[in-house]
Formats: sequence, C-alpha cells, structure tokens
Amino acid sequence: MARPTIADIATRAGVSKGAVSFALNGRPGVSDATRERILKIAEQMSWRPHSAARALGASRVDSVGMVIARPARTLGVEPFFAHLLSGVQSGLSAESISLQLLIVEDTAAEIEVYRRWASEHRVDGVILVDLTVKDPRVEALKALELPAVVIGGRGGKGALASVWADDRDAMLSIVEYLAALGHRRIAHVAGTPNFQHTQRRIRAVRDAAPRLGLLDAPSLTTDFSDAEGAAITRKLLSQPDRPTAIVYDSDVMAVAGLGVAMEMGVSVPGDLSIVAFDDSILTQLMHPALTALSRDTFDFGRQAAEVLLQTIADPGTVINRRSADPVLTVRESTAPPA
Amino acid sequence: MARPTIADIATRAGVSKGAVSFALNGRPGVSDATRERILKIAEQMSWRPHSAARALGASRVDSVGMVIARPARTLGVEPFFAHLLSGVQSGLSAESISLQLLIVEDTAAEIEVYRRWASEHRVDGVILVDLTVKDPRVEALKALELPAVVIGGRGGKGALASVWADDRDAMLSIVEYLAALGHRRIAHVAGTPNFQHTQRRIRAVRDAAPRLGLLDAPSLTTDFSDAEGAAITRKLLSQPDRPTAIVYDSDVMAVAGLGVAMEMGVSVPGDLSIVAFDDSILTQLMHPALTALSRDTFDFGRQAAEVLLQTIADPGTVINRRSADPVLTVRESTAPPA
DNA sequence: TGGATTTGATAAACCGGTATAGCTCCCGAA
DNA sequence: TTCGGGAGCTATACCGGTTTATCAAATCCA
Repeated sequence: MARPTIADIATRAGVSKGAVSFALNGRPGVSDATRERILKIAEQMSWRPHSAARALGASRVDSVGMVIARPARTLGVEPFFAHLLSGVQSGLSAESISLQLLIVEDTAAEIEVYRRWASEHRVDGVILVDLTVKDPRVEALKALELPAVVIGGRGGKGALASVWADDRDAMLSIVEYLAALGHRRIAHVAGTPNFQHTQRRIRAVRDAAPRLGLLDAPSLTTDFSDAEGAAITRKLLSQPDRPTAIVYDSDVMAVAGLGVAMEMGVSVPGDLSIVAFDDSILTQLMHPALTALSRDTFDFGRQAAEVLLQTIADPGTVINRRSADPVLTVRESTAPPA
Repeated sequence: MARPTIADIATRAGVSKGAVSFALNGRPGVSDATRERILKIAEQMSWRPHSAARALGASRVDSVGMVIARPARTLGVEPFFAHLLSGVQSGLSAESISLQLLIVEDTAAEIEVYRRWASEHRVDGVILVDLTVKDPRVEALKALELPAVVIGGRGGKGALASVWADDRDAMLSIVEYLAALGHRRIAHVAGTPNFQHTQRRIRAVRDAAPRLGLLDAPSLTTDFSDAEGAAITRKLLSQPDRPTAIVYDSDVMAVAGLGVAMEMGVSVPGDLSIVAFDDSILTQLMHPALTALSRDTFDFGRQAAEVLLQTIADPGTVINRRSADPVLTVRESTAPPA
C-alpha cells in the first residue's frame, strides 16, 4: 500500500475512523490500550497525515508565511535575513509547521499576498519585518483577521503581537562608546527614513548628542543600499569639518563606507572610526575588521515563531516580547580620533 | 458573507456546484453564457479557491519546495541564493504556485524533509541545488516519485530534469583570459570537493593547463567558507614560487583572499590577480573591485521553475535545459603579472 | 438494586472543492 | 418517424481527514 489513510489503519485495528483520529491526535475518546494499538499500527504502516485533508477538516494549515519587501539585489548580502529565517524555522519545526517565504517588490504587493493567502487559506499566520511608521500592513492584517507578529518593532497600541529589541539603548551604547574614545563629530548613516527602527535610532543619536557634548551628530537617511551608503560617506568625508566617526545602520553600508574611505585616503581607524549597526561575516572579512553591534538574529527569529504560534492558538492576547539586548563587538575599525 | 464557497456561487447563479467548478476552471461542460455569468458572480463575491479543498480534490497542492543544505552562517552572504530564489518565485508566480523554503544542516536532513513532504503531500515537486557526485538525493527522490529539477548540474543519465550552465567553458574562459595576460602560475581555490560543479571546474583547469603552457595550476578544495578561503590563500602566498593569479570558486572566498593578500602586503593586481567565479554586489564593494564571472542567477531560477512545472505536468519526459552562458566581467583585480 | 453518570466507541455529517455517471433536450441523419 | 449523439447541466461520489450526535456498556452512588 502506497500511502495509508486513517481508514486503512482503522480496518487493520478493527476500529472506526473516528477512533483512529482521536488516538492519533492524543485526545480523549479511546482507551489507553486501543490508543497504544492504533499508534503502533500507524507507526508500522508509516502513516503521515495528508496535509490538505487535515487542513480542510481542522481549518488550520500548519503553515505560516513571511513576506520580505526588499529588492533581491540588496537582500542577498544581508546575512540578517538568512539568520532570521533559520531562527524562524527552528522555532516552527518543533511543531512541524512549515514556512512560506516570498520576496516582493513593495508593500502594496506584500499586502496583496496577505490578501491572497488569507482568502485561499494558505497560512495560519504571518511574520512581519521592517515595520514603518504608519504601516498600512497592520491595518490590512487586522481587516483580514490574519494572526501576525511583528519583528523588531512594537506592533502599535494593542494591535499586533511583536518581538523586539531595544534599538534605542543599542544606539546609545554605540554613541557613548565613541564619545568615550574622544570623538566629538559623529555622523549617522541611517536606513530608510520611514522604518520605525530607523526613526528610533535617529532619535537616540539626537537625544544623546547634547549630553555627551557632541559638536555635530547628523543622521542621514538612505535606502539601505551600498550605493547610497557610499555616496553619503563621500559627501561626509569631503566636508571641511568632517566627522571622526561614522555609525552605519547596516553592515553592507558600513563596508561600502570603508571602501570610500580607503579610496579617499582616509585611514581607518586612524582618521575615521567606523561602526556597523549589525554584525555578520561581512564585517569580519574586512581589513580592518569592523566594530559592530551584534544581535542574536537567530534567536530573534526563533522567538518570533514562538510568539506567532501562541497568537494563532489564542488570538485574544497580544504578546509583546522583548528579546535579548544587542552587544557591541569592538574590532579594529574604531580608535580614539587623531 | 465572509468567505464564499462555490456552493454559494452556485446558489446565486441558480446552477449546480459542478457547473461552477467547470466554469471557474475553464473546462467544457457549460455554455459560454452561463460561464460568463458564473465568472461574474464569482468576481463579485471575490471568491478564491480554498487551497486545501482544491488540493484534496485534485490531488495537487500548487506548491513546490526547495531545501538548502548549507549552514545559515555562510548562506546569508551568498547573494546567489537570494537571486535564485527571486527567480524561482517569478517563474512560479505566473501560475500562482507557492514556494516552501527550508534551510537544513545536511543532506540527510534534506532527504528527511523530502520524505515528509511527499508523505504529507505538501509539495508537487522540488528544486535541488548543489548536486554532489553520487548524490543520494537523486535516488531518494526517484523512490518517492517526487518530481524534481536539478539546478546547476545534469540530473544524471535520464534521472532528473535539470537546468544547467556550462561550468567547464566558463572556467576555461577565466584561465584563458589570465594566460593571455601572461600568467603562468595560476592557482584555483575550489569549493566542496564532492560538488559536481567543483569537479567540473577542477577538471577544466587541469585540462587547460598544458595547452596554455601553465607552469603550475593546482586546485585546492575548501568548504566554501571565508575562513578556509583565507587559510588557503595564506598558504599559497607563502610559497617560494607563489602564484601570480588566483581563481576563487565563490565571491565570498575571493573577498577573503583579497583581505589576506592586503594583510601580507601583496598588492592586487600588481603582484597578484584575483578572479571570482561568481559575481555579486560583494565583488563590486571591494577595493580593488574584483574581476568576476557573472551568471544570470535570477534567470537560472526562473528557468528551473518553468522546467519543474513542466515536469510536474508531464512526469514522463525529462528536460535538460541549458541556460545562458556566463560572461567574465573584468574589473580592477586583474592585470598582467609583474 | 436501580437510576444517573461516565467511558469507549461508532456512524455519519462535514470541510470545499473535483470528477464522473447520468439525465434531458435538441439536432441531424437514416 | 425514429434513433444516435452531443451539448449543457445536475446529482452524487469522493478526496482524507475532523467533529459531533448517538449509543451501549461499565461504573458510580445512594
């Protein structure tokens, strides 16, 4: 027999389909003896549930979705997503829930995907990344009644569940470290302006500046691309009063910035200190290796999966879980100013 | 009404469920007038098929799977996979087929996933990457009768469908280019030895060496990691008769190698030319920017999706499609030897 | 000891589609 | 005039599970 169904098992065990279903799902309705017998037979016949059949009956598909709305070009280099993904999967695999991944161009397309997933019952819930300030996805998901968890940003007042880290504290620790080294001119090459985490980081820099006696602490936004990272760096380093330290919101931009510095003959860390707000193999490949903020991205993903599963199980309560705080890994790209 | 079913449509249209099914799937059995009417009503009620119900009835889930067996750590930096993924999705989205992605540790786990997917009917077919010499996955997939397409390597004699590029010719073009510049000592830092494409590339170097009058052309295998790439480079550059050019099997290793050269005071391209057998934003971020072999990875993925869908539709014929040949993009890291 | 409750199990409905057998009506050919 | 056959549609079985109503037997309690 190619693929046994519960009916086959029922026949073999001399019981009804219903009894088999109860036994296999560990719910009351059969005696321990019968349950044992059924489980053994199922094992023997190497039975596995037919996902579609189960989905149809139980109206739950054991599958969650994740859409990433960034151009594939920049995506690949960002180790962030690969780690996040692995973490999410590890959190899901315990319950043998599968993950649907989709890369799309923009938020409009992303919402369209949610709409389709909801109407076709393809996923039980979704994981959101890159939350923006007035994010239309939150509204859309609530309208669709699709359980969701936001990664890296609070889901709004009682709106969506979330898993987040303290970007503000993290940014403060970077700026304080640089100030302690003696830097007074620090620039911040930020990411996409409407991302919530970008905003929080910018605010952190702005708030800390007077307290730390910084002369100048501009935050300049980009699209997270290496190109803009490089362009902004070139502009910053061409100024008469150029910064002695630059903080980049991503490792890719930091690497691009390092390249520009070398090209312009600005020595790192002699003339310029560089810090990346995200760590990965990239920062370690460089010469000098970059000082970077390390976050446990894998764990981030794992927690997001957990929270999502809880949200699916009990849509009533909204969980906002704070994950481990990031730490600054000091390497060769930072030193006291000349 | 929250989610209309075909029964609802049938009632509204005053026809039977069957008629609605025929109309919505564009198959004969209803008149054009009725079909028109049914489609309009379905549109109005914004009906969408329930994926599980369709899967159960039609025994086809409109979903394909892809498992990547590499440590997440190296995965993230490889832009290769992000591009491939986007390509695959673009090929699938036309038929609105969804993609399941899974990252696992090793091949054993990968096969286990295939087994589960097959028994739970979660996917209609799978896409394979990183084919090894005597790949156990081929056998496993045939046993499971799961349609599959291999990316970047022939599926074996009549075994599995495939989409491949000519690695041999590509490697030849690199070596010939370096030889034409005047290099006679060329080293090849290869990838995992049991990958088929690694073998093909090694063979290409070995075969071309005598014809091009190369004094030495060793191929050294690695695990594709930056660490081993760096280690091997250090060893190569410490030799008395060190190579004047090194070809790396991946962009990540090439970048690591460039770092080692700089560290050892070996100037690139003055004392050493570097070529990466894979292009991405990484190679362009470096200083000097790396000469690299560019492949249309996106298109690769797109074609793989196409071939897989054809294979699913008609499991009889085995397609082996050759994709566009890669081209060498010359940048700043290559020059005639000193 | 007898009625109430619990336990263990069954049969059947159901989820939302697809596939098929069969029915009616109409047309054309013999 | 009759019969064959196709077009257009309906009714129904079916896919493989889950869930509920039902029921007999066992158990409990007074």
